[in-house]
Amino acid sequence: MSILRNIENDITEMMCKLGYNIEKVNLQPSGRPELGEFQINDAFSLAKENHCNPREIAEKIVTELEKDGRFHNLNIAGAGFINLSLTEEFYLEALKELSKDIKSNIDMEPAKKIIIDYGGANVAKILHVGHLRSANIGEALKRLARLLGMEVIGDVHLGDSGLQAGMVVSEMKERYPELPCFKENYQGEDFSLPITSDDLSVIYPTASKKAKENEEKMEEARNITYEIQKGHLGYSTIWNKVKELSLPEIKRIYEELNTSFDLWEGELDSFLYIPDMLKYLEEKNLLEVSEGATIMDIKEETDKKEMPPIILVTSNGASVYATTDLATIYGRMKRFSPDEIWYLADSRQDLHFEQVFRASKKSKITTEATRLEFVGFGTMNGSDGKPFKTRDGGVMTLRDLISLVNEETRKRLNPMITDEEEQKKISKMIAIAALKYADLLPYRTTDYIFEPSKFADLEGKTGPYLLYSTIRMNSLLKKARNEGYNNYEIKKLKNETDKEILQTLLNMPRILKKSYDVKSLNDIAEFLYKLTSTYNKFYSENHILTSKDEELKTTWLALTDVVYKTCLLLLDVLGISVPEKM
RNA sequence: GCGCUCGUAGCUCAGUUGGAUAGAGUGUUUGGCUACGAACCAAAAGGUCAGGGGUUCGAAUCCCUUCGAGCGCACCA
Repeated sequence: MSILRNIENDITEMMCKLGYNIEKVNLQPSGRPELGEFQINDAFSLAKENHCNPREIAEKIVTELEKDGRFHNLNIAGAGFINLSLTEEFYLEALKELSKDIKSNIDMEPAKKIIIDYGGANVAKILHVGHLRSANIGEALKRLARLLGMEVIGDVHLGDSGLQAGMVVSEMKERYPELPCFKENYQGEDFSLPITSDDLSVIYPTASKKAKENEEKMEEARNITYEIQKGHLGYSTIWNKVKELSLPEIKRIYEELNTSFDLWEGELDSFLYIPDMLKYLEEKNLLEVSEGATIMDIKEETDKKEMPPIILVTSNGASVYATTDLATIYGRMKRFSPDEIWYLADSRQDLHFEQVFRASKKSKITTEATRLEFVGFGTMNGSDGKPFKTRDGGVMTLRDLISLVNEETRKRLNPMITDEEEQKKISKMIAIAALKYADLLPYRTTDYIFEPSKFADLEGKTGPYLLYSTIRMNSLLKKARNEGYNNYEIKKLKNETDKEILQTLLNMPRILKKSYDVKSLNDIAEFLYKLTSTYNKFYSENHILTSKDEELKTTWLALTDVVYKTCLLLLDVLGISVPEKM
């Protein structure tokens, strides 16, 4: 249990003994540091409940707290704000504990099995900036959940079915009608695709545009989609080849983003379960035919808004988005029986997921206890406030964005790094840090303005700042080791910025819990900045290695070590890796 | 029409289970490298929290309303 949680539990218990009904007291960093390091505001809510004066309650609490040797500077301000500070002895003990194991500063959550569905790469397209948030947030949530004790399965859930397939195959047929797979009597003989993965970024948009402008083309795309789903040999063969062509590039980009998946499955994998699922729904009498399509009504009596039915089979017999998503849940329940499934997608898909979840619960594909959660995130907008597009109407690819930032980080590299391979590797790592941190810093649901230059910022509250600071800490620790310092005796504090660092560290478990609860990484990103910037202030105020006071020196080295390890731990949660030098 | 999200410093964003004097980064102005890595540190200036009303000890946060922005509403994903 974390140090902070431990204190909170003690105070809560004490308050219960006083006769107050409180689940858990909230010991939070003070908003008025001149009055105390921490504050408790619970006297207000207790006063409301007990119909009495908050100050009276605060006084009773403070009288009890004064008996506890860990606290000092206890005072009541205003109508009932309790302020308190922790003693130096306490901070030294805390530092000792953190020194032993950095993970003692984490409060575990009740263990669960969670599937996180993120990434969502579309195999017909190259990864673009629209995929950045799903990858970054999903990966970080996966790591955070694991840190807090969850068993997590990450699934990329590729977009490898649906109309896009029909569109692309239709376009391929128009461009290369001589390919064997398009012949009437195709028997499955092998052939090679006459295109490269780069061509895919042209073929899909072209096909999509044609289909939108031409009803015949659209109809053809629908029919081909249906044929692929039914297993048409020629169409399936070429579609699989397109998929194979695009996958290596998709995997390469995810790898660069430190994003890894336990399952590389896609919509097509759910087809295995569609017949069973439809039969299951049929048996439950949940299906009906409307305008030629097979649908399921998911309205509820309490609905105040219109709720369209979910379409499971289109009028021409094909499966759609909702079909594969529901069948995927069906399959996941059978294979993994997870406690929770989280879906990371653009908030515009809110209604779709509500429909799928309703269908899943109504049909009891999932149990009462299974929690399905749509973890929506804001869209990336251009400076005009509308979803981001490049000047030619397309979207910037992730590859281009990464190399754009990479150019900037490369210019700033330490001239001591001369090996070209090393330069390449390190500048790429810094670029990824810049990109990921900038992306995780806004609250999850915030629509943010996509400005390529914003990701290329290397100063201030940025990924490179965190890397630089962390590397500098490590560099200091190495120097200390060279001087023979290996174990750091924890003896005393200067009680200035060094204490402030410890106060910040104590707050970490609260930050992790909140991030996990709201499924946003912005608090962790902010916390990392707060921790490193406080450390940097301390670093510039004190010259650690030449300190004449040996007791301060070794305590400070221990503190540096703890901050360094905490930075590594949290950067890793965000999916950011740290080079040795930069 | 119905619904969702939102409007905070010049710019980009935090802060929204109601708490004390609304915060950060950037930009602007200024100071700090012959000591551990200056991608750093320090300081100043910068606000009608879109407007109005309400709830209460207390509102950026909750409720109502006006204005403004983005998005979604069965056979795309």
